[in-house]
Amino acid sequence: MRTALAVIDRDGVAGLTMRKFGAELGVDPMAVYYYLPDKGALFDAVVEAVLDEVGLPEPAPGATWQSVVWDACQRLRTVLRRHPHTVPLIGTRPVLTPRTLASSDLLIRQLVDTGLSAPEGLRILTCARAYTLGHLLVEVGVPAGPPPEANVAPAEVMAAYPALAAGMAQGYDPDGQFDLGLRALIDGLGGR
Amino acid sequence: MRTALAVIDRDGVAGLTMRKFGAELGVDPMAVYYYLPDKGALFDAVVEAVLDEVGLPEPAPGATWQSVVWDACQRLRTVLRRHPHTVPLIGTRPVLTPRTLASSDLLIRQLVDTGLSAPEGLRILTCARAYTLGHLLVEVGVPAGPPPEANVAPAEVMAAYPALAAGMAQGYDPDGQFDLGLRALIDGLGGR
DNA sequence: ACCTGAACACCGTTCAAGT
DNA sequence: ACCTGAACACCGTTCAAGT
Repeated sequence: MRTALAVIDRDGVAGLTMRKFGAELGVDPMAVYYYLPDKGALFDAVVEAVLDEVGLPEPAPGATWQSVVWDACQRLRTVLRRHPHTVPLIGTRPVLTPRTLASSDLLIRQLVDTGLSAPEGLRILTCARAYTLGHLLVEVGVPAGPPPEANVAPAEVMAAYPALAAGMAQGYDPDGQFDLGLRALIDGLGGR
Repeated sequence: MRTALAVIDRDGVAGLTMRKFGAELGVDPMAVYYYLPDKGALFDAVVEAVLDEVGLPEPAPGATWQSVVWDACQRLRTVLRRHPHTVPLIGTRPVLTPRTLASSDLLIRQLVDTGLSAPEGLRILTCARAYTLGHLLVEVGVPAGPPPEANVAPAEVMAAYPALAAGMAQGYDPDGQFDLGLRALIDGLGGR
């Protein structure tokens, strides 16, 4: 799976081919089918490898639910920025293996330890995870298929959209932008 | 593009094939290349068609920035729920055509009219859009490649993850879950 | 038990050719 | 100007066969 993930990091999801995967392993491409039923299973295995890299939250004695959620989302973001092509995969393929279930279970347990109910904890986690994945999707999202030719609108085009241009004048700081929204989301969830 | 979108709705993004697209139009598959340079351009055209369906915000005289953002996200969600397969496309392909730029520009102008600065408005929009797309991705996200075989963990498996099981006991209400997070995000952004 | 190789039904894209 | 059809270099997957 390290090999598969490396291929995706290099060539994108569409670039991970059963045939290329076999070749990369120095094996007949069809040998893969002895271990995996189909390409979906390969994707799921990659997703699990990435989630493994995210790892488990450390037990923090003085933690609040705010800090637990904040840390979990920052950890997820850090790892997914190393594997940008996998973001749509992570958001899209529900992997229900012991390791991923145990990770969610531990997070909820930590939230319950801070005083939340389990359903409250799950709802809050779901919100924060959605925001984190969505931000990553638009931030590092790699286009499906061939990329568009012009990625940035030239200045004379933007002149026709003054409000948008004024909004973009200060530049774009991905980390600051992400933190702003996560902070706001957690703050707002406090008044639940 | 209505045809292309209909094929995606029916067969998924991977199911939209240059050859099938041509056949659906009753034309030689290669005729498409007279109008579009490659498959990426076809995706971009589909994205634009979906964003057109989202349409423009109505001018609301008594609007607050909160109501403008809320309405824009709800409109986006409503349309994307009709076209679930396009969610990763929307999040991932930046389409910089006059129609989509005009739409962003109008939204920011509405936000500025409520007293925000243009950069503030853009930051808030970016947060809300990320949350909306992320929620849609995990909510309606259609797996890339063949779907996993078992989609729901059986009860006896969940017994090993009591906190998670307790969190899921009340069931999952997508609309309520989405509204909760959007409300919280907007509330939290108020303290900026 | 684990791997190979041929085969089938597909892809996106190019290019010369038709009307 | 607009469309066709053959061709090329790929895909995922099946299946019989090898060791």
